[in-house]
Amino acid sequence: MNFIYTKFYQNHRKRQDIEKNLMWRKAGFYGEQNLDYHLSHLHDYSLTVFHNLRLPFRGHYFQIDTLILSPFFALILEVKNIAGILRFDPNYDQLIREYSQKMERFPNPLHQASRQKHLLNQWLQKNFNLSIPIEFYIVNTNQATIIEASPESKPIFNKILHLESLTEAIVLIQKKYGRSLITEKQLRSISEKLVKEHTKYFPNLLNIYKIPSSDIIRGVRCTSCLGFSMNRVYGTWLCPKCEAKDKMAHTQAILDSLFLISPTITNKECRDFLKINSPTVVKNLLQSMNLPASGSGKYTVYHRPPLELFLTDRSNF
DNA sequence: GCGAGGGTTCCATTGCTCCC
DNA sequence: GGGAGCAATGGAACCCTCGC
Repeated sequence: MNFIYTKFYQNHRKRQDIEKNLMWRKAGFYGEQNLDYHLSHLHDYSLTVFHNLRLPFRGHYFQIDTLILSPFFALILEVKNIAGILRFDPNYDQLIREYSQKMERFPNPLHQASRQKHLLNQWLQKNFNLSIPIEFYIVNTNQATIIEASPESKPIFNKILHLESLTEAIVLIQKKYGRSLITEKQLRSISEKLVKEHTKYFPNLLNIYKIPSSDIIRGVRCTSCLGFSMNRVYGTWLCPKCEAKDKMAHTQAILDSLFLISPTITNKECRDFLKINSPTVVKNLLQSMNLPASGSGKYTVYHRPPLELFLTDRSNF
């Protein structure tokens, strides 16, 4: 996710928004890593854990942070890594976060998890014609967070856990649903279907932030002085400012274009983006990256590679 | 300094669109 | 329909870098 952070001018009007969003995503990522660590201590091989599932259903998608599947039940975990004091306001059905003397409002995560439960249930019925008990929890992975709930919001409180309580909660659910409802074979079929239907989300970041593609800095960035003026000199990239060399400096720039501007790139578009005149040099660079390509001759188009080849991804099933 | 490997340059070819 | 123009690729020759 770091690439978007680097491609806008320091004083760009959207920079603050993007940095804030990046912080949220990082917090979420670290929270899920923390969750993984706790789940790894369960040592229960009847449980199958899925991360960041995104499933199509009736023309839309629904997303589940973590899904734990067993022959006895399914458990949805909505993972939050929010620092500060969290207050649940049942009157206005919202979550208030107090942090650094600032108040911030969030949508009620219980509604989100409850909706996921409903959709997962429908998905199971549609694909396998079966119904299993589905539980859900909101798991807060930030140890320093204080959760406050008034007496009337006790039902909400029961659905929110600190990470340390998660394994205990899972053991309680296992005891609650002691009877196996689906066979090992059915469980395997469901797991395979989940993996098959999982669709990665590639947001169009420029559309989301309403940034024209002309605002993206062109050129190849020097990894030493961070300038965008590296020149191609006999198989390597040379920075005219600090004289640093980097054979692979173009890779990040091409990926930036594929992930920020368009999922495809032509030889000409790549020349414009890298500020190179030679179509042959660009052809060699694009081919050396083993990017998926379609068309031939003048209509050769290079495509965005699978994200997992370049980023650490948690969606390993 | 030499040689191997790999990158660049140049040119021919291909395939498509546009215009007459 | 045919020629001109354009954009991209492939291949050959040349050139540069790097390791020994």
